[in-house]
Amino acid sequence: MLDIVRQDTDENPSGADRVFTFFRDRLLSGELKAGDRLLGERELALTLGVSRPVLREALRSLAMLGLLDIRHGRGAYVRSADASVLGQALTLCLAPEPNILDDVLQARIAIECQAIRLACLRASERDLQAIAALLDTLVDSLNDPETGGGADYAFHLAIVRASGSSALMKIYEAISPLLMRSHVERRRDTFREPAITSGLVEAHRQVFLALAQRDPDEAERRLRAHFAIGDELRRKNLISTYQGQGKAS
Amino acid sequence: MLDIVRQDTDENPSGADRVFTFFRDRLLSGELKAGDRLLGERELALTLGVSRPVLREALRSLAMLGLLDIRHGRGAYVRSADASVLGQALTLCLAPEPNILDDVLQARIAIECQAIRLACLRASERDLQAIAALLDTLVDSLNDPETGGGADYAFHLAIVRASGSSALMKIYEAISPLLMRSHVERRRDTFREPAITSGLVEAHRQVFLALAQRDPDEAERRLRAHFAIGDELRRKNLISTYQGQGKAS
DNA sequence: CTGTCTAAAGTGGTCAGACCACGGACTGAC
DNA sequence: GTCAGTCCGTGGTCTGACCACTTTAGACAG
Repeated sequence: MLDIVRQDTDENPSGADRVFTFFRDRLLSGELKAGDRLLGERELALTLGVSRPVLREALRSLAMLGLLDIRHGRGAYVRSADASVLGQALTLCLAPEPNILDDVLQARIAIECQAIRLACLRASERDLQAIAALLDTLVDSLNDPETGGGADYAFHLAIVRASGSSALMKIYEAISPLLMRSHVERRRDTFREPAITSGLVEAHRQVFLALAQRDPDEAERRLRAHFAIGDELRRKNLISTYQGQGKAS
Repeated sequence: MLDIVRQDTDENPSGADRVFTFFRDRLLSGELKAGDRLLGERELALTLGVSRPVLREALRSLAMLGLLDIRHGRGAYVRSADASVLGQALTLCLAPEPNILDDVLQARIAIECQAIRLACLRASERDLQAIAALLDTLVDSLNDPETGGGADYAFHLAIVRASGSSALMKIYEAISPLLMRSHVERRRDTFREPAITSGLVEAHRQVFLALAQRDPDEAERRLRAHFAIGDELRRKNLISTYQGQGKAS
């Protein structure tokens, strides 16, 4: 006997679902491009055979995904999805997890290590010069945690960019806002400690040299060593935090 | 003279935006949990002080992000965001790029190499036994591309799981549907070539041995060697494809 | 002719009320 | 106890009206 299974809601898509799919497909195929302006809601609803509130449901969903920019009084414009939608999705996925930042750091290490390997093979001379300039900026801003943190991030971002991989770049950009604080805070914690600062600078320099020599294994090794310095700092911070508590009690 | 700047729309959030934020914040904070059922639309709209279509705009947006499951006649239920929303976001981000699959493979390599390093440090004995069993399954299904492809994927997924990193796991799960075809197709291309098949099996075995010996550098090296076999296959396929065309013309 | 101001038109944002479609619970008949 | 029908609560959709913002066109003054 044939089992009568419940119809999945996808078999009878709602009006809003149909409109959403209509636009998403055209966005994915490139038929609709960033900057394109959609017809007005009233005309569009008529054309697509739905009521205006139903159309608005679909358009609002697309807007929340960063695919449309809806402007009051002006119209709805197509946007290209950027890394922020990916970052939002990642935040939503990881929200229930404890120690998100430490875990996201693992993803950052993963992306950067693969990126620097690819960069050793693919980076142009211009890429290398840009990264060298950012290394200089990093050195020049040792006494300014905000600028230094920004230069630190830019140095790493330029390496990922030099990989020539959009996937790696998008994921990195999605992750970075979550981790941006750590760049700046580490600078705040360390910029008055010359031994640590020079160690960090030297680590960055070694990373760049291995990249410039286009040695993937060495570049990854140096990059991992650079991250290990951060691990050491976090451990020392934990120790001093708990010793501080011991004294208080 | 004070320049009169245009008010950003974020300063005057629309009703739907406010409702969306209301729910997203409660989902992120854990105040709303998977399985929770929302009040009915009419009551909810009254409670939040918006009309029903406005509420529906917000709820629909949350549903499209995978955060709600709206059931006709039954109500709206909270879902926890899973990797599919991340995968959708990634697809949207990368849609304009050429050679998406090759590029996403780089992200896969990045994730797996970091994951296996972590797994060397963190995997339980149970993890290792599960991975060993999946290696056996992989070996046993050499003559069946579908099962073999699935076993291949499961082997790799178990390694990522053994890393104990949610971020790596979520990204890997987001990426995998895009790459699932390559697991199965490679099996189709190779399962009748014993030299290649035994090479693949040996590569997987070496990966597992390094992991069981908890040697992060060796495990990563073996894993990269395993991926290099895939590179070689893809290159040979390209050569034979173009040689085939040469004969036709 | 040019610049300014105002009104109208076009656009999105919202509301209220009515009706349709689905799912589940309850009741009555067999 | 089972089955069918009805009712209720829920989501899905539509229509029409009105509000808020932006742009355009026309009138008027210098």
